[in-house]
Amino acid sequence: MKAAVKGPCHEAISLFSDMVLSYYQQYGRDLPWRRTTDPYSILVSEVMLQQTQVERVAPKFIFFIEQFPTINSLASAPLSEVLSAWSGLGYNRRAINLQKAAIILRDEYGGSVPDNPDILARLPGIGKATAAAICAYAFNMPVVYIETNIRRICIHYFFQDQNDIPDTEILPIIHAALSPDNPREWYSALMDYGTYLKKRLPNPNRRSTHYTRQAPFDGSDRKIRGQALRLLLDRKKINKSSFISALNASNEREDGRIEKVLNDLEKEGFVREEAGVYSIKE
DNA sequence: CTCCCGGCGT
DNA sequence: ACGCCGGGAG
Repeated sequence: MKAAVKGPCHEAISLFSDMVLSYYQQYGRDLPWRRTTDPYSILVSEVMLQQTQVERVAPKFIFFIEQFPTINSLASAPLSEVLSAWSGLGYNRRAINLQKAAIILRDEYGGSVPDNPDILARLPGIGKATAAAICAYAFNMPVVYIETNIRRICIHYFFQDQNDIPDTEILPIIHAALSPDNPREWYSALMDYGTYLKKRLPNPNRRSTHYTRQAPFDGSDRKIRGQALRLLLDRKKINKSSFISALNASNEREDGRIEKVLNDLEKEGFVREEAGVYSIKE
């Protein structure tokens, strides 16, 4: 015997959609990446939005697209220019991966973005969520995916008194709520409604199985990495000892740790070291 | 101080 | 399954 069907009924879903869409019609945001459907621009915006809040991404996105308006221009740019344009967004590996993705698209996909989530998700720095988002916003495809805003809304409305909610329980709701007519608009509406909820509720995502608290930034390797990269973008070339002492000045002399950070940056393709002199790779 | 974000290496 | 990755807002 099959278990009783779980989840909200059709009417509940329908009321939910109406509420989200009517919020969007009244308060929907005018964002730079909503003024285009150019797949490359959408891809860039989605990678930026993986890690950084909308308000911080918006001006960086405009600047980035002006500087690198096409896949080819990004693919052939010097890494230092890409990292400079990225500076301030954080998680700088994304910038490296974004350029790698552009090179793959140029060399293997005729310089265009494929309208296929499985192919997109194989590009560096693009996982299932970003791949689906690109398909929704650039190609208006009725894909089903979950990210933090969607998760927050669904948990708040459909899992009122539950804890430890896995995404597998949320996805059927997203599927049921998705109107095949205009997925682009629907997902935009979800983003704006999710942001609205975030401002007026304690974060419902804490009740997701996926929720984890982040380690403090102060005193972390991430902070040193950020400083190292800025220093290098600023000074072009630095010899090892002055590099280390510059970083030590603000990080409590832990030589081994600074060296490890520099090594990691080198291994990850940010940095080149030649005869004791560091510079941005390429 | 607390919070946030998806991808990926391990 | 878990922890790393940047930087800014509150």
